[in-house]
This record gives sequence, C-alpha cells and structure tokens, in this order.
Amino acid sequence: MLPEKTIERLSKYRRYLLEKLEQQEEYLYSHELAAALHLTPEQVRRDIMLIGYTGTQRKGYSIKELIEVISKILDGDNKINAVIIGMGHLGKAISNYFSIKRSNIEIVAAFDIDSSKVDRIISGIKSYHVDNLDLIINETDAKIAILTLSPAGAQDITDQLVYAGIKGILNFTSVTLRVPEDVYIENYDMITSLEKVAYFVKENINNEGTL
Amino acid sequence: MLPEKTIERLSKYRRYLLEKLEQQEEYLYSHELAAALHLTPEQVRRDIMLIGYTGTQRKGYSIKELIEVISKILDGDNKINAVIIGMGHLGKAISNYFSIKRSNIEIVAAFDIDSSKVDRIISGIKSYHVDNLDLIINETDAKIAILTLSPAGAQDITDQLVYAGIKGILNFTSVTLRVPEDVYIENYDMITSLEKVAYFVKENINNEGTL
DNA sequence: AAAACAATGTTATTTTAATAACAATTATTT
DNA sequence: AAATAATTGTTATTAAAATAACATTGTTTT
Ligand SMILES: NC(=O)c1ccc[n+]([C@@H]2O[C@H](COP(=O)([O-])OP(=O)(O)OC[C@H]3O[C@@H](n4cnc5c(N)ncnc54)[C@H](O)[C@@H]3O)[C@@H](O)[C@H]2O)c1
Ligand SMILES: NC(=O)c1ccc[n+]([C@@H]2O[C@H](COP(=O)([O-])OP(=O)(O)OC[C@H]3O[C@@H](n4cnc5c(N)ncnc54)[C@H](O)[C@@H]3O)[C@@H](O)[C@H]2O)c1
Repeated sequence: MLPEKTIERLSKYRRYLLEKLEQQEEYLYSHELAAALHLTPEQVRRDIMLIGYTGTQRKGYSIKELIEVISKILDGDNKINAVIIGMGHLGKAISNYFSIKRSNIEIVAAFDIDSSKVDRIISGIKSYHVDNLDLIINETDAKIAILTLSPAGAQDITDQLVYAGIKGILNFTSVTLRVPEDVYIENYDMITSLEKVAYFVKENINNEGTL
Repeated sequence: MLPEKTIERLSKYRRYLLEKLEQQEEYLYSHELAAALHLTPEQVRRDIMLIGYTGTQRKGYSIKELIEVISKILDGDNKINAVIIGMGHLGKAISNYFSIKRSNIEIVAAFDIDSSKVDRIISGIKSYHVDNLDLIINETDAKIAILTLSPAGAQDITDQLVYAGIKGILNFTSVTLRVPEDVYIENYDMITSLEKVAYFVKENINNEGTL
C-alpha cells in the first residue's frame, strides 16, 4: 500500500501529464514536473520509484507510459463508479467539473429530493429522486458517493448509502458522519482550507524579513 | 509557528465546539472531540497543549475558553478580509456556505467578468466587475483571494491580485499558478480527493478480511 | 478525610514523509 | 571513440507527525 501523500501526488501528476500529452509532448524530466507542482525533483523521482516505473536517464520519463502506470495504480483493473447526492450549486459545479476534466472515476447518477431537479440530465449526468437510491446504486454497482446535499439529510442518506453498498464517501456537508469501519470517509471543508491560508498569511506578514 | 496539520485540526475543533456551545454544553473531554472527528484523544490533547491551553482534570476543557484560545490563534488580533473571483456555480456555493457557517474571515467582495453577474448582491456579498479589482482590494484591505473563475483567466487575474497586495490564495481552478515566494497558495482539487477515496476503497475491498 | 478513579499534560517512542547525497547510466559533444 | 554533462534510481539522513506511555492531579465516592 502506497503512502497517502504519494496517492495524492500521483493524481496531480496524471492531470499534468495528460495536459502535456495533449500538447504532443513525449518526454519530461522530474524537475519539470516538480517545478509545475511546487515540489522537489527528489520527491517526484521517489514517488515514481515507489510505483515501480523507470524512465531513461538523460531523457526523462515517457509521458504516455507514466500515465499508464499511474492509471493502473489509481484506477486498478476495473473502473469505479460514483454517485452524487444533492444537485444544488455545489453538486452542479462538481458534476460539470467532472464532465470537463476527465477522470477514470465515472459519476453514473445524481440524486436530489427536490422534484424540480429530478428526472433530467444535468452536465451529462442523469438525476433521480432519492427514493431510487438503493435501486440505482445496485444497478450501477457504484462504490463511492459524493455528498453535496443540505446538512439536515446527511446522516440519514449516509445510512442508506452504506446499506446500499457504498464503500467510500467524499463528504462536503459540515456534518460529522457516523459510518462502519470499512467505509472510507474523506471530509472536505473550504473553511478549514481558508483558515489555514489566513493563518500562514498572518505569520508571513508578522515575520516579514525575519526569515 | 504551529504545524500545518495542527492548524487544520484547530479549525475543525472550533467548528465542532461552536456546535456544542449552541447546544448549551459547557465542558468536553479530549476523547469526545477525538471520536467526533475520527482522531485519537492523544492527538487532541497534544494539539491543545501546543496552543498553551489547559483544561481541568476529570472535568475536561471549557468549551467557551477553548474556542477563545483557538480563535486567538487562527484569527489573530484583527480579522482578515477575503475576496472571491468568479461567481459561477462554485463561487455561489462558497459564498452561500460562508454566509451560513460563520468564520472570522470575512468575504468582503466578489468579482466576475460577466456583466449579468455584476453590481448586485449575491448571498450577502456585493459583486463587482473585475475591472474594479485593484480599487476594491485596496479599499477593503483584503489579503486573501478565492479563485473560482474559469481556468482561462486564472493566471492573468492572479498577477493582478498579487499586484493589488493579496498575500494568500485558495485556488480551485485547475491551473498551476505562478506567484512570488511571499504569497501562500493552497490548491484544492476534488478529483484528487475523489481519486484518493477510490484508491483506498479498492485497497479495502482487495484486502477484505486480511487486515 | 482517605481512597479510588478518570481525566489531563508532557515526555518518549514509533511511524511516516521529505530531503539530500551520490553512484550508475545514457545521451551528447568534442 | 573518449570525455563530458545531465538525469535517473536508490539508499541514507533528517524532519515532521502521530501514537503511546505514564506520572500528575482534580473530582467523586465511600
Ligand atoms: N465543505 C464545503 O467546503 C462546502 C462548501 C459549500 C457548501 N457546502 C455544503 O454543501 C451542501 C450543498 O451546498 P449548496 O450550496 O449546493 O446548497 P444547495 O441548497 O444549493 O443544494 C443542496 C441540494 O441538496 C438537495 N437536498 C436536500 N436534502 C436532500 C436529501 N435528503 N436528499 C437528496 N438531496 C437533498 C436540495 O434539494 C438541493 O438541491 C450544503 O450542505 C453546504 O453546507 C460545503
Ligand atoms: N478544484 C475543484 O475541485 C473544482 C471543482 C469544480 C470547479 N472547479 C473550477 O472552478 C471554476 C469555476 O467552476 P464553476 O462550475 O463555478 O464554473 P462557472 O462557469 O459556473 O463559473 C465561472 C465564473 O467565472 C467567471 N469568469 C470567467 N472569467 C473571468 C475573469 N477573467 N474574471 C472574473 N470572472 C471570470 C464567469 O463569468 C463565471 O461566472 C472553474 O475553473 C472550474 O474548473 C474546480
């Protein structure tokens, strides 16, 4: 099992590599990738070593091959399906983002409780009423859920998702969810990110010149 | 200077503590906080030690006091102002989220290039045309910017922001931004979060029972 | 008032992650 | 064809973060 941080970086590497591939580039060096993502070349090389790929000295890494190796790690043999719950502002932003930046995770269905947002296609994703949750998750064999619904319904929906066989949740609601041990949860809160930025901005301003 | 990870957790602690305060609770134990946020009690106690607060043994931490101490760390003496660039789906979701969950960072202005989204108030935030960027940032003394605009304009806007005196950026565009050393950037990409969830879901499924 | 208990605060240890160092190798130049 | 330069792959070192251990102390019970 690879370190969490390496997994995060691999995802970023792949996104950058895909851009380069579109620009018809064939090879790249560890220091290019590092510079683009604000990392060190050593770290890039170490990550690539860990996934067992080797480039050619003096020439760098084959972009095409590296993408393939990373994809094998991140995607495994078969693709993985996801659903999204709550098609408000955030849900739409994410759906739309996924339809543009392709990833090997496919969002196969969206759900909402509001009948005006249901039974239509939004950013290429079919939207269903939450009453069909269990049915559609089983039909599509989705294993991941993205939660962008109102906080009030979050725990209740989570219980239903777990029952339906969801094994990973990306949670954008501010609710702290209770799930069985074998369900992996990743919480994300923009306020935390922003407060972190604020803290380091303040530290920087205070220490101006003293570093 | 406190560790990055501690800062992230402090933000989460505060959010949880504020909830508890609203429920009229007075004290809480390290293990309660830990359980709620999927951490260990040791880590909670260590973080609290690092910020120099002490609870009372057998009784736990005073919720009110702990919030005050964390706020002093995260907010410092004076509040910090932020602006948001791009009032599309994501920009609106964030503005709205901030107007509900209060934080001591204030979003003082929003900007967009689309005249139909400009010169009105969205989720309590006044929205301006980007042409006024420099003017408004100076007037409001904003130090942080949240980027939720279309990728195409991101680097150009960033240059303007830096020129106007912005010192911290929370970047949601997929563009890798170039900034001077004294500007702190936090990049966030949902695809990375989701691919991380997918990876650990797969690992879990593969290792079922073998752990 | 004494004893038992249950929580904190802090130091020590372990684990994980990042950085650095450098030998091996492969293109390129002379 | 030999020398040079530049980049990789890997091991060693350092730094950061998390966990564990445990002595200390305030609270409760008897
Ligand atoms: N973590 C973050 O950084 C962050 C940022 C912004 C918003 N949020 C949160 O994300 C969520 C969505 O934000 P938004 O701005 O899109 O809000 P929104 O009100 O625009 O959208 C919420 C959607 O969820 C639907 N919904 C409500 N209850 C439901 C249920 N039981 N089942 C299915 N659908 C249901 C609503 O009909 C609506 O379409 C909120 O919980 C908000 O607090 C989090
Ligand atoms: N990081 C992530 O996880 C994530 C998720 C979703 C979307 N995104 C990105 O966030 C951005 C916004 O997404 P969205 O769904 O809200 O898109 P959107 O198209 O709904 O909104 C973009 C807004 O930016 C405005 N804009 C364009 N150029 C501008 C400029 N030069 N100055 C000011 N405003 C400008 C547009 O008028 C529009 O209102 C996009 O870059 C998208 O790729 C990132």
